[in-house]
Amino acid sequence: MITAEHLRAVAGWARDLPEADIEYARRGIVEKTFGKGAYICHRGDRFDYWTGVVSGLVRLGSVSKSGKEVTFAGLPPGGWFGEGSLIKGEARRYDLLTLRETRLAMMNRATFLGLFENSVAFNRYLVRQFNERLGQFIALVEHDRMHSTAGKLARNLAWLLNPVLNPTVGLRIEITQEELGLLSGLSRQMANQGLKALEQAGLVRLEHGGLTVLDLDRLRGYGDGSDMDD
DNA sequence: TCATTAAGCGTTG
DNA sequence: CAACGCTTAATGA
Repeated sequence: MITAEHLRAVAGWARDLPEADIEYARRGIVEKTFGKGAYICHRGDRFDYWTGVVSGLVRLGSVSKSGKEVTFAGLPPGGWFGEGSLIKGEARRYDLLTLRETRLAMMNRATFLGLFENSVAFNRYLVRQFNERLGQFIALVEHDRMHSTAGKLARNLAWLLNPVLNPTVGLRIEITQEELGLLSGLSRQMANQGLKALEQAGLVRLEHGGLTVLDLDRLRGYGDGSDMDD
C-alpha cells in the first residue's frame, strides 16, 4: 500500500482528484519492482491492473508474424497504461517489456472500475489521455515517411516527453542512447548519430545517461515538410 | 557495392 | 560500473 503523497508524486492524474477519490485509489494500488528485460505481460495474457511507471522504462510493442519486434510506445516514469484492456475486459494486445529495472504501481481492476464509474475528475483525465493518444497516432500516420534516423528519434523523444501523457517527466529524461534506439527501432550507433544531429540542430542537450530537450515543439515537428536531412 | 549492425574494447563520467 | 565512442568483421538489401 502507498501513501496519498506518494501517489500524487508518481501519478499526474491523482493531482486533480478530490481527497476522497485519492484515498480510494490509494488503497487499491500496490507497487512491484521488475528486473531489467522482464516481461510484465505478454500479448494475449490477462493482466488485471491499471499500471503506472514509478521509475525505470517500459516498452510497449508486439512481435509481427515474421518475428520482428515492433515497438509502439515507450513508457517513462509518470506514464499510465492498460485502461483499454481493463474497460473492455479483454486480454492484453501488446507485450510489455522492461528495458531497465522498473518499479510499477498497479491498481486493481475493481478500484479502476470504481473510479471509472464514480469520479468525474478521473474520467476527465481518461478522456484527455485517449485524445492525446489518438492525436499521436494520427500524427504518426500523417508523416509516415519519416525515414531519417534523426526524425525517428525526434518523434520518439517527443512522445516520451509528452506533457499530457507523461506529466511528471519534465524536459529532462534519464535514458541511454541504446534504450532510445530500442524504442525507435535503431541500433546504438544510429541512435548516437541521430542524437548528435538533434543536438547540432539545437533541439536537445546530450548528457551522460540522459538528455534534456531544449525545444519540445520543434522536436515534435522535426522532419515536417522542408528539411528532410539526416 | 554500400550501408548498417553486433561485438569487442578503451575511455569517461 | 555503466554509458559512450570508436573499430572491425559480418550481414544484407
